[in-house]
Amino acid sequence: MILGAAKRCFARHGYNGTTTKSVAAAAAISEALLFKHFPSKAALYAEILSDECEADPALTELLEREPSTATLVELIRGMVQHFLLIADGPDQEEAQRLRLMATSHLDDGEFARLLYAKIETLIGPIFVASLDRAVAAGDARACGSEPLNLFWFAHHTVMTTALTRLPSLPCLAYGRPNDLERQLCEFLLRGIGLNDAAIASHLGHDQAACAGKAAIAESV
Amino acid sequence: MILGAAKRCFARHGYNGTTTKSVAAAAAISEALLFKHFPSKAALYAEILSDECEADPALTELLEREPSTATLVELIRGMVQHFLLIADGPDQEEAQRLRLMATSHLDDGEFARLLYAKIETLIGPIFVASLDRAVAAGDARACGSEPLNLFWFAHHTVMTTALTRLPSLPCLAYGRPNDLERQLCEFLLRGIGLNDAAIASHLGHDQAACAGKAAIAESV
DNA sequence: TTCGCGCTAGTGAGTGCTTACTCACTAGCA
DNA sequence: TGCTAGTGAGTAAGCACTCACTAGCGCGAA
Repeated sequence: MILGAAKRCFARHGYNGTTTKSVAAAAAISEALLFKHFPSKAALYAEILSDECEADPALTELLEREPSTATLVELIRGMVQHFLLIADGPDQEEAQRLRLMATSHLDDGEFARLLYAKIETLIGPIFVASLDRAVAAGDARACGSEPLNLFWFAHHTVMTTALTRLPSLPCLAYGRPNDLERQLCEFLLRGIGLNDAAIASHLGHDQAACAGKAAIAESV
Repeated sequence: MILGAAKRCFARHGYNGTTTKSVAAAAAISEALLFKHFPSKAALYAEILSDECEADPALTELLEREPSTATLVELIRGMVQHFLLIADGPDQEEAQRLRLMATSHLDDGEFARLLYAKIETLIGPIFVASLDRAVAAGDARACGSEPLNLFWFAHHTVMTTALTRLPSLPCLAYGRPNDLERQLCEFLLRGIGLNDAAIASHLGHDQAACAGKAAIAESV
């Protein structure tokens, strides 16, 4: 409860922009009680960050569904859908997680290092394996790039694109036709090295699922 | 002088993390004098942001060298080199500009909107034109994506990759072989839709220039 | 049932420090 | 003399954090 309120505050205003008074007010308790639960503002922030790092649903969701056999397309589309759904979805609290991650990167280099190491450890091998499999199947060409770099390029693109979609940061329209998800997927998959044919066949034949998810996001 | 010092402070600590006292100290003047020059801290910040938005060297540099005839490869490699050189280069003040842009995006949505609109207006048409030319020349296939979206995907990737290269935010090694620049360029160009052959011919034949620039950055 | 007891959850009213910002004042120059 | 550049010493508000204190609950003893 307190953690949730604090998370919202920190996400919206950053560490220095958040006051303990405002956190207490958001959690509907007194400031004194806040300091009974957490020894300091910094400790509260640290707990939120480690919590955030621990329970990133993007990670867990991706890892839960048959991680080691996921295809490259599934993996990338999973990432894209997840982040865009968060940003565009109606759950503001969830959406603020993106901002929290972004602000904390800039507030606290140590946290960023931790989070990135975790992401790389958990998803990196899966990505590399799926890329290997795609190359072996002739779906992708082995370009001379470090596979992990390709992963990070993709991650950066998805993350930042999602960030600019937040209602609190509405700086891009991305053109009118709202198939941003497909365009982003294709951009990433092409960049990674997947063949046009493979992209079309894998991404095309379940376009319906894509559209369905988007519709859900819009209708809620 | 004052603006430079203030810019450095805001970049490093964000708006709320920066005190007028620290700005005054960095500019080697008294706090009182600071308030003779600028009516308030917020006004100082606003002036810095508009200044920053006005004089973005990434923009001006790109626009200065024969803008309307730049090829897609030149444009993308210009962006990549520019941002990576800033981030990896020895000029910390310059490097902090990246952080300033990133923090201000999160501090102030209005600034972000302004900056993004400006970037889109200035570089967007050039990008679209060069993409059109590449398609016409058979170097790129017209994929069903909004050209401006492709531009923004590329911009996001470059920007965030450069951010994670800052010494103050050293969370990624990007593998050992330090040809990140080439890998990033290829990723983006493939993503945008350029053919492998075109990439190889355009990017390959002046690899020397690339290596030269990187060497300069390292040697300084 | 009633009492006292310890314990947790909770608070209002502070404390000392920092913040953005002001003001009365001086130095030096045309 | 007037004017600009500059300052030390404030001020009121806001900050993280503390402290003395209360309310209420479970529980064993009388």
